Amino acid sequence: MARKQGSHAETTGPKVRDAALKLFARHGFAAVSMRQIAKEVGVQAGALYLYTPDKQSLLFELMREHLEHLLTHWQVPDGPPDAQLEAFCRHHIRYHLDRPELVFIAYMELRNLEPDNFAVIEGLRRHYEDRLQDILRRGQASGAFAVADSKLATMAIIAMLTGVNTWYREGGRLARADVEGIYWDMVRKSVAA
Amino acid sequence: MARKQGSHAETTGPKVRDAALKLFARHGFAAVSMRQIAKEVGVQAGALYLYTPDKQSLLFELMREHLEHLLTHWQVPDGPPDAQLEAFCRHHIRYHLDRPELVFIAYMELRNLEPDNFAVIEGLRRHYEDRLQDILRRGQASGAFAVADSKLATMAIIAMLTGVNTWYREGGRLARADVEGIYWDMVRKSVAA
DNA sequence: GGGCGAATTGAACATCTGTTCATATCCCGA
DNA sequence: TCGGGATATGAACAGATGTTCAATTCGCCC
Repeated sequence: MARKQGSHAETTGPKVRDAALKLFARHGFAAVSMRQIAKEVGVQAGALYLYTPDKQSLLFELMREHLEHLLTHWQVPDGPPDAQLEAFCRHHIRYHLDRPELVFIAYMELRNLEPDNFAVIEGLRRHYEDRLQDILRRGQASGAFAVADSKLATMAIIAMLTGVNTWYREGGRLARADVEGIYWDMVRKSVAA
Repeated sequence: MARKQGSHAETTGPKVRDAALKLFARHGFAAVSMRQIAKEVGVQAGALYLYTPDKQSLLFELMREHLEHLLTHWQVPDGPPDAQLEAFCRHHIRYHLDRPELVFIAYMELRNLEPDNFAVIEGLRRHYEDRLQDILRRGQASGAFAVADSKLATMAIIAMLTGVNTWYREGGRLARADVEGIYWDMVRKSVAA
């Protein structure tokens, strides 16, 4: 056996990525073998190495793409701090509910990154956190917010918002718009002057 | 070789537990081998099976002990809902900052539990969440809190509080008492009427 | 001090791990 | 139609995996 009928890098490549995403999210990076990924793709394990230099890169690229897209896809709008904070919260929830697997991996698999890769991902994450912290600081300065410690508040808000992924299920009791509104309301009050 | 000098089940047993706790927290359940645990204990891999039936039980027992102790160690005090909520928040943060490794494992390794074990752990976790939800519902009923959805608020608050473990480092900028106070302040405001 | 149970070793088991590579087949342009 | 590059196979590698068990030594009670 050798090349298969209808095989193309443009179709197999994304399949590899998607299989890794799905399996890493479900079972964890360390618990998934290259042979399992290959099986999900419908290919032998050796073929995966046409699309990734190694297993570690498969994980790293998923996380890097996710965070870079998160940073590119949304920028802090001009306006008063409370409007900025609302935009941040609503976007964060929407974005995270749209990509539960990527979010899960980016959070859970940090310790499986090799040191150099970890530094890159940490840097990107920090960029994102800084955006929220800047909003909080501006609101603090203008008197719109009462925040005892802007760094702590940043971590608290992000943890709270990201937590939506642990319980939200499509077709459940609450629609996405409801969730967005309720979370924003809690955040708004928690930093209110 | 056979039995070692000074060997006793009462000393080796806890060592096995502690080694598993430390290594699972640091590298993840799936990434840690029985031989690594044995090395940490200072023993051969075979000896571990005097103290645990298998690797899975090592994980399960850590999580079960943790959650059962969490439930036993603290009960909702009598009093008005806002006092109850404050007690919950302060205790949650204190308890979690005291046991970062157990907390980390209990949260990160859920997917590595076999179905039966998962059900047990999920049940215990649900008990804990219900305590908070009951407090919120009582406050909702008495008009002390303004909460759009008590279940959602429960998840949001727990996510926010548990998040403290992701960034807090001993000897850092903030003392534990400060952290406790700031978090409680944010929670208090977020559910305020 | 003799003997018995408790505690541990170390080898063995079958299977899985990530990764490489010679080989084979397919696709597609000339 | 043919040739060369793209895409895949499947065997092979050396080592790691969880778990079992006979053999061995230690601690301690009588």
